[in-house]
This record gives sequence, structure tokens and C-alpha cells, in this order.
Amino acid sequence: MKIGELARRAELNSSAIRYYEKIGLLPVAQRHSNQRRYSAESLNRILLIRFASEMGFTLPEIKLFLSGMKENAPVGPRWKKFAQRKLSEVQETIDRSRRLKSLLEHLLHCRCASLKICVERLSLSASLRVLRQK
Amino acid sequence: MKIGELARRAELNSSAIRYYEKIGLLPVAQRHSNQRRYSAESLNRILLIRFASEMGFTLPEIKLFLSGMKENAPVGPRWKKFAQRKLSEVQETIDRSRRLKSLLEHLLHCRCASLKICVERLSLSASLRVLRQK
DNA sequence: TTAAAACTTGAACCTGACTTCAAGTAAAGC
DNA sequence: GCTTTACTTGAAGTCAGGTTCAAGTTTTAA
Repeated sequence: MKIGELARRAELNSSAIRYYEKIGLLPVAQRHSNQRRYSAESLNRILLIRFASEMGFTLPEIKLFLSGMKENAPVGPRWKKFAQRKLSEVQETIDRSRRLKSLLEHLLHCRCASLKICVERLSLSASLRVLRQK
Repeated sequence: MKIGELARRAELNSSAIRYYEKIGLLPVAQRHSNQRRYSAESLNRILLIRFASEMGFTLPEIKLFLSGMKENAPVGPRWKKFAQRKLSEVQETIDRSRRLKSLLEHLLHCRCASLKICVERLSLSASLRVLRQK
């Protein structure tokens, strides 16, 4: 298939596919009359990229991830380390989001006379303490 | 205090403070010989901004938030709506992160012969289904 | 008093992940 | 054969949230 169809099927822009090729995230595609042709394999790869990227991986990270996947060997230590690091990042995101959630819920449901008073009562120092629990 | 001290105390760069003033997130500071002077009040405001921004609010959002805080009235409906929207965004982040976490944990602990086989077994369609549960 | 440190400004630059543009080539439909 | 649509390229533009630079002014310390 040509780039347009691939783009439609992967639900992203052709320009993004060309960009991925340029930065080496996708292999340089075969050409027919200088137009890129793709296989179902390519679609899978792009879907995986899209998935990872929507999950918050950066493109260099995904490149690393994919490079760890080429081998027919068991999951390597390099990849494991990467996944571990990402895992703790994700955990941090979850924790911070939870703290923000309760803060917002409090601000929404408290009975302070004004938002300003409420925020002052919560006190910045407390908020910042929350913030620092990274 | 001058901008440098404020910056040190708020733990951000002076240039950021000037930037905040420029985009109207901070009021234009009083000058002595053309140098900005700040009060403890300013420090509080900046700490609040920093807190909100590290919590994932955009600067325009924070501007809105702060504008909702000026009044000595109870929390307005505009602000409530904003907080509600932010709350559901935060919930979404938590959910997505949790799904990513279990996916990563699986990839780390499964007994597949290779990462490639494992990912194929999980199957992209399943991953994408997970992804779409927005 | 003089040198260094801190401040001022506007303009340009940075990162990440693309998109848009201009100008040209290829393919598809009638 | 002609027109529209899809593709090609490199270069430049976009967004947020600042940072860095250059060139000048003020403040502070020795």
C-alpha cells in the first residue's frame, strides 16, 4: 500500500510517517517510482509506535524499545532496565495525579467562603510539601 | 526584594519570572530605578503558580485559576466547571497510567522467549483496545 | 573608586513531534 | 488526453514554556 492508505489505516498523518522514517523510527521504505510502498508488517509497527507514543513514551524511547525487540533472544538487561525506569516514572505520575485529584476534590467540595481563603487555608507550604513527595 | 532573591526563594529562574510578567500571569512589578521589587505576597503567588504548573496545569489555565481567586466570593461556577474538567483529565491520566503500568509489568515478568513474541502474543489489537479506553 | 555581580530590554534560540509550504512528479478517473 | 488527487523533497513554521544572548544600566563589595 502507499503512504496515504497506511496513514488512513494507522490513523495518523502521512507527514508523520515520513517524519518517522527520517528520524529512523521506521526503516526506509521500498519505492516504486519513488513512492513509498508498505506492507501489513509496516502497519503493525506503526500501530505499536502510536500505542507507545500515546502511552507517553518519547520517540527516542520507542526507538530503543523497538531495537530491543528485534532480537529473537529473551528480554535483554538493557531493555529491562529501560522498562524498570519507565515503570517508576509511571508510578510517579500515578502518585502525583492522585494527590492532585484529592486537592481538586477538596477545592471543589469545601465550604470555605472563597477560593482564595480556601487556598490560603490549605496553605502553600502544605501544597508544596505535597508537591515534593516525588 | 529583587528578582534574583525572589527567584532563589521560589526556586525558578529570573527569566521565568520576567516571562510570567510578560504573559500577564504576574502583575507588572513596581520598579526602583527600573529594577523590579517584590513582596512576600509575590512569592506566594509564584509558589502557587509553580505548584499548579508542576501539577500539569498550563499557564493559561493557571491564569484562569488565579482570576477565579481574586474575588472574595464563594467559588464561582466558571471555576467549578474548570476544576471539574481538570479533575476528569487527571482521572484519565491515572487510568491510562495504570493500564500502562500493568502492561509494562507483564512485559517485564512474562516468560516469553523474546520480547517480540511477547508483544505479538499480547497483540497490537489488544494493546490498542487498552489504548482506546479513554 | 573601580570592578564584579545583578539587573534591564528585545530578539533569537531551544526541544519534541510534527505540520505546512512550494514546486515538482506520479497515478487514477473520465 | 486532461484533470484531479496523491505522492515527492527540503525548508520553514508551530506550540509551550521558557532560556540565552547582546548590549547597556544599577547595585554592591573590596
